[in-house]
Amino acid sequence: MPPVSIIDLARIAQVSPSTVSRALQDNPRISPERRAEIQALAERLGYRPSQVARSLVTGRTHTLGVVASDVTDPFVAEVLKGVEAAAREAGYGVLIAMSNRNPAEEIEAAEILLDHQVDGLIVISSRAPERYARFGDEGERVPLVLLNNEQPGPNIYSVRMDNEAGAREAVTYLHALGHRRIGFVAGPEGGRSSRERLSGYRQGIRACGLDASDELIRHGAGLPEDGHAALDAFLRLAQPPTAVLCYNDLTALGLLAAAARAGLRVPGDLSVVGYDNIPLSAFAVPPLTTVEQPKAAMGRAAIEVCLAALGGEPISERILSGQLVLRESAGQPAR
Amino acid sequence: MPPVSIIDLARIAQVSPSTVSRALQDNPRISPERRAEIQALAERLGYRPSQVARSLVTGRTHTLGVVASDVTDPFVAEVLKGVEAAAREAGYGVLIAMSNRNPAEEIEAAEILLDHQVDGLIVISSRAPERYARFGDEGERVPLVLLNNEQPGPNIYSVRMDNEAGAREAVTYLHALGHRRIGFVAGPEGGRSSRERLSGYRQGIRACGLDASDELIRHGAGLPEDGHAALDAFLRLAQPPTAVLCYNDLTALGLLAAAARAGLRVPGDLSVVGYDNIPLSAFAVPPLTTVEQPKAAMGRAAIEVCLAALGGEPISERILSGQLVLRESAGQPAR
DNA sequence: TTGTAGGCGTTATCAG
DNA sequence: CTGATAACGCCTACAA
Repeated sequence: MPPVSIIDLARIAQVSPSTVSRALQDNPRISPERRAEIQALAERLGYRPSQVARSLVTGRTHTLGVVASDVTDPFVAEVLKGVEAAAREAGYGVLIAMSNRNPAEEIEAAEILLDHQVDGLIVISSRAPERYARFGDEGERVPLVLLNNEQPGPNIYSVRMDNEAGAREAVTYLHALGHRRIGFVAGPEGGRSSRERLSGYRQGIRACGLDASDELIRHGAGLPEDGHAALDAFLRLAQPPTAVLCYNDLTALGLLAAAARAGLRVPGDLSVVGYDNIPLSAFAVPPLTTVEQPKAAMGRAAIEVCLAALGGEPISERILSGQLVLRESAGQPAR
Repeated sequence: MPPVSIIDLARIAQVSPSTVSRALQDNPRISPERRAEIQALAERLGYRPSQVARSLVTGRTHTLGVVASDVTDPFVAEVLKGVEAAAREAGYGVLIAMSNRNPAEEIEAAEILLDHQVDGLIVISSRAPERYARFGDEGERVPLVLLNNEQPGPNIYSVRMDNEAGAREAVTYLHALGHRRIGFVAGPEGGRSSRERLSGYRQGIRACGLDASDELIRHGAGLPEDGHAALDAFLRLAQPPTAVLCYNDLTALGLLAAAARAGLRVPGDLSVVGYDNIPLSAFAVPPLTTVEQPKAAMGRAAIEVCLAALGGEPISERILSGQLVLRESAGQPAR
């Protein structure tokens, strides 16, 4: 049998469909008894409003879209978790699409979500922010919030981290520990956070008056294998770094594994610092010193900003900051 | 300005809305020229069909719901990735909701998704399969596919793994390596896969004629901290195990960290085997020997099963199997 | 081949 | 406070 509709209820309760509609949405223009009566009836018959029909008339689906590079990345997963929790609390569903770290797919994903009529779009770590320029001023009517990126434009918002400060702090910390040659393994070229962390690293190096030669900088894609490869490269240097800051924990974990394989003791022979503080970092061998990012909070913030825009009271921008969490992968250099 | 609708196109093209509708969906009952003309017009004006309106009449949203315990779990993330990819290829969107490993929230999540009118529901590692019994025979009309679990009922399908075989094989392998006391760290009590793996472990122990005392079995929730705690407990035993099989890689990674902290060499002093083969396991110290699960394939299979049901040609059930991947965390016992 | 009309389930406007 | 009535955007018999 088909689902029970508002019309069925109306017929049974001997009232008009509009009365039922009002009763169901606690509209004040209805008598308390009727309302109670109808709500009870609806409950009894297991009435479930058709979101689709509702959306058609209200123009809102109560669904938010999230495009993420890859849920398989622990950082992304944590952010998504925050997004989902906050969205649910606000009565929104979350439609998700992955870009597989690929700009073209990212746009495709966004379009798909838009086609599903999401009320707002959240893009985690976009690789192609410029592509969204047409939002607002031209085509799209939904608010867009860029997480870990930004792009000027009406109806485009962002929540970001102070990546430069984080990387700078990490370098300063290593310097204080006594390190003089500090390497950096950068992340994906297209990513803004990678750029910013690299920049923060450079600032730190300069501020501490350390060796800023480019041979201490390697590039990767933010995956464990990149950390692995980077260590190999570093070890081929005439004078390898005594400490390495990584774009993210995944890279750092890979580097840690490579160090173990190479027989290096961490932190004795090499100090390693990550970025993100993903859950597994606390259980690395040795536990990873890293720059915490309030991942779930970022996700929640994205929802807040999005809903604020939807509610007509846009929040210009939100910037959160992380902080170094000290564990055991970084220490004084052996000599 | 409001989005362009089928009616706008009709007005501009000087034809009726139905003609436009037909042209857009390649209906044969229309002249080729008209079709081309209208399609070009639609393209030019950037027409995007309203999924909502379409859904209202067709009764399908082209959206599938996924309830997952926690995207933050690497296993779940990998499965979700497969689900998303397959869904997208089939033209479906994916709405996600998390249960936070909590049966009550799981049901709530499922209801939310259903309220959003998903065409099908996929539940990853359900903790409350019985609760879905009412599906099909009573209330819900959407197909439900249980991943890593099962529940009899019309319109309920499942894709599963042969967990018993996997655990058995792992035990057999450890036995062949020379281990005689093999421990097991079980997963969440409510989970079916945990039950099955425990059962497989017991079968293996029995088949190899090994010590089957309960002190070799610990319980956890499938998180790193559980592995950590389990090792502590094992070490307090008069005769600790020389090898430990874990419910999943997360647990194994935690156990590995605890072993390192305790000064145990792996695999010399202790062999460790995980389950799932999450990406980071290859970069553990030492690299983790584990039972692979075809995670993305499981996700894809879930979509296949779901779409098949939707298409009226239900696939009864799909069972995949994993296989041991040998790395360095398991080896011969020192003595 | 094309057009007309009805309906999908709700909400909203406007009278009573 | 309540009831018609008209959208919302699209699909689909049924007519022409």
